[in-house]
Amino acid sequence: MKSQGIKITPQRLAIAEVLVNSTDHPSVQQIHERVKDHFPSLTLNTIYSTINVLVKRGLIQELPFDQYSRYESNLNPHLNLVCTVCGEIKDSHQAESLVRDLLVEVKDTQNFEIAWQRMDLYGECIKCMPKAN
Amino acid sequence: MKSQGIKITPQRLAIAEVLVNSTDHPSVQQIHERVKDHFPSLTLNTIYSTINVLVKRGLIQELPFDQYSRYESNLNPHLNLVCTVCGEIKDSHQAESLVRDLLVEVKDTQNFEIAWQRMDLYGECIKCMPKAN
DNA sequence: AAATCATTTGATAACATATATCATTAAGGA
DNA sequence: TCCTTAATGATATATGTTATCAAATGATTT
Repeated sequence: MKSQGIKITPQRLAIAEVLVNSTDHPSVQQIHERVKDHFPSLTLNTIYSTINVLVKRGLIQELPFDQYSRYESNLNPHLNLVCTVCGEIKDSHQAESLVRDLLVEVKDTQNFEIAWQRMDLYGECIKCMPKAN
Repeated sequence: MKSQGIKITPQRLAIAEVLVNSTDHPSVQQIHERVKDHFPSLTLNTIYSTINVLVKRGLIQELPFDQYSRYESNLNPHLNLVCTVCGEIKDSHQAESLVRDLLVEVKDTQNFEIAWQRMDLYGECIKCMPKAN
């Protein structure tokens, strides 16, 4: 999988596993928390370094936010649903065909070659909505 | 215009003018450069403070990027075309109807209340494309 | 399997964007 | 014009991220 030029180490495997198995777009801090049980010596430095390699090779996507970046391994065009109350981020695959239509239209009509995209919808998720009675 | 609760000062007016009249999504540093001719004493501190007020009132949008944030006053749903070569960011109004369709579909089918959105397309703008002969 | 080479790891330090504090100054309503 | 409240700007602080570099580890060759 990452045998395309990236040296494999146990640390890197652990970091990559967290990224692949997480759907909540973890931050560097969160990755660290999920890895340090198995690698108590693993520092943030190593996570930053590994993530930079993965981002540069296009294997994961970085999503810069207000305070810090979050990361995801889902590279298919999709929408990120970002709850501004609880901070949770979930992928939406609902409108995928419309997303594709959008990208095709831009490709055809704009003088712009799309390499990748980031589409965030900010608002309130169902869990944070005031309950109606 | 901003007489909805925000104290007006010459510095704030100058900053707001830059934001309204710029289409290139300026950073704090860029805003400073464009303002300090008329306000040599105006510091980055004031720009950060003013921008925070405007963002909190929903009058401008913050776009966090890798290194630093950029800002725009266009609050209508649209696509940002971000050139990864020259760094230029331009709004695309081409696919606006498709963007609206997308938002409507999510509103109807997802359990998510959209407040605002950010849609970035990353790639190469026409000026940075290798010329074909 | 051992040795070599290159790269990663992790500790420390450095950077940069952004924020906090606070005295002085200015805005805006009475 | 006075007065209250808030903004400005100087300084210091916080925090996410990157740079440096010796020691350790992974991959490759002999």
